[in-house]
Amino acid sequence: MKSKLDPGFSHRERQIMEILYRFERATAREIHQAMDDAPSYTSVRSHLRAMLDKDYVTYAQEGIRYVYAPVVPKDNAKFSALDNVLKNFFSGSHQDLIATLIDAEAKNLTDEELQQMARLIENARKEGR
Amino acid sequence: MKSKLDPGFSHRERQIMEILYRFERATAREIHQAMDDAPSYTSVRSHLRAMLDKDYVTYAQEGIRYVYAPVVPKDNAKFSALDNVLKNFFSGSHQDLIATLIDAEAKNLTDEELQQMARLIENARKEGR
DNA sequence: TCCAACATGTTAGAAATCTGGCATGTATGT
DNA sequence: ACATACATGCCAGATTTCTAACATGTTGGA
Repeated sequence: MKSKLDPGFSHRERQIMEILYRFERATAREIHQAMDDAPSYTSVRSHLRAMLDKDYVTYAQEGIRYVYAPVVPKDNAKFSALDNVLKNFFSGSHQDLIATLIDAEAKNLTDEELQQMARLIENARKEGR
Repeated sequence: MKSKLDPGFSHRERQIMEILYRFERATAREIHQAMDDAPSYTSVRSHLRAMLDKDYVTYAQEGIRYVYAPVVPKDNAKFSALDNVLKNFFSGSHQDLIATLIDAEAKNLTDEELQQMARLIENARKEGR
């Protein structure tokens, strides 16, 4: 359960990681502002420091300040998160997940977008085997 | 951030909730066995008790033991989890998520399954508007 | 130059989480 | 009846997480 990709983030750590993945990179202040139930700015920074120690995040010094970024690339974390959802809510069936998404969102997609989706599948069929 | 659907689960709590969603319903012992880095059985039960207090889970008494289940229905939690992934890794674009899934999994799907997928989309187009 | 604004580093107490021992109750088989 | 196995209830110490005060360094404008 504690893979390199999904370590045991604490509450705040998870929250910060999610913000970092959304933003790709961010300063301590940006992260602080992005939290809707934020503690003090100092508190956020303490977490960031701890997360540096644990190698959850790195930073690049830009001028006077640090710009933080996740150590695990977004793409890896992305698939890791998807696998989790898949495992917990779709019995591991990719197909079920895709079907659910299409079904749930069909109403929000334009006709054009649906056609493009169909094209994707066509391509997959030709490429796949 | 702390909606009714996704309260601030702690580590163990999150772990237990995920197991409960996978199993739909489970006894304390089953949950304990399903954890790969499990603490003592007693410890797991303490968490379950606390989670009862917080209304994260309910139980049905069956014979001598409790069978636990999440309070929030699986479907709700499912979409909540999907929304999270969507927000954090796909800039909120449903289309991108679907495209990623199809692309990543095309190789693992049979031709028949892909055709069925295409049929799903066709239906969506007719139904949708 | 001097001050205000903002940056990081350090430290430690408060709060929450996590853990497991012990007590107690119930079914089952000998 | 009695021992065993396994259930829940209660409780409190160990550990981790969370928070923020305080110190110090840098930049930029009056």
